[in-house]
Amino acid sequence: MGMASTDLEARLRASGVRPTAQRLAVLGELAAEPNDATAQVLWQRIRERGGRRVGLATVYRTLALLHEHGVIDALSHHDGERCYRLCTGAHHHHLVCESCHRVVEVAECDLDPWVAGVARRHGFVARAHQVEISGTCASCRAA
Amino acid sequence: MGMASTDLEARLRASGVRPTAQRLAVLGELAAEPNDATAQVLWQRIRERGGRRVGLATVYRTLALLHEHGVIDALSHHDGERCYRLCTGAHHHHLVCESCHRVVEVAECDLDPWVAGVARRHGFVARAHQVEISGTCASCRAA
DNA sequence: TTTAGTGCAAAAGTTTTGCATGGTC
DNA sequence: GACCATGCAAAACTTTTGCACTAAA
Repeated sequence: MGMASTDLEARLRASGVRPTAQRLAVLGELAAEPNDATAQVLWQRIRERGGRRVGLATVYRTLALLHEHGVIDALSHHDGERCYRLCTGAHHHHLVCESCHRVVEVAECDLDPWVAGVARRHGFVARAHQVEISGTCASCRAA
Repeated sequence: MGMASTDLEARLRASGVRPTAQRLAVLGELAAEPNDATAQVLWQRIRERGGRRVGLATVYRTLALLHEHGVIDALSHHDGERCYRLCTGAHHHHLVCESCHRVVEVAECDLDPWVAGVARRHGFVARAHQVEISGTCASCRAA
């Protein structure tokens, strides 16, 4: 399930981010989280895990940095907190459950022609697009 | 573009929200905003407009109340602030220029079948979706 | 040696809450 | 009068920043 720490390290290196112990701790915690997590939550988990001591400010700085370098995604916030999530490199979209905040990655995307057409009609040239679908997942609907 | 204040009043009444002067001020300000706005921004505009004095806490309370009653939508946060928008039922997406940051609203959207299908295939029931296309606009390309 | 990264504490910003007051039914 | 809504100020929280210190190239 988890990603070997050497993988994470390689991932940072490949993105031009120096893989310090603190950054690996943050990224490792994020890799262990199937959904999304906030800076505060990640910080608490790292601290509970009791390994190396990481400052809260460093967690914030690291998340911002990783996001800038495209290593992690930033999602819509639920409660006034920003959420981050480790993502696969391939183009994908997000399905977010409004009730339990579960996030599912959706690989299927045949929107490129539509996107290009919409952009052209407004004088734009599209470079990227992002879709976020919110709704309720099966288990929340059952409850 | 503005909505008559009697319309807004009726809208509140219909939703079971008592139409006080402050709530109408907040809602009126939101009706004048084509995009989305934060509590802080709305508060400042009301205060600049110089009419009735409205407390910041009231703006927050009003937005939360209106959202609960489905009168307004809460959108993803922009920078750690929550954004609200009047529900028009008119669904649109955003085209953002990466160079000049201009935002253009795109009304055309025939994505509902696609969105519903994607959601269903993952056990979700979709309620809303948001598309953001980034690229370069015509004038930036010319420059 | 030079630079980038970090911890800590303080600051900045946003949202919420407590409480007395004012307005409505 | 009973109750809901409001203003103001304080509190709670999230996030950013300044600065001295440490680790690394």
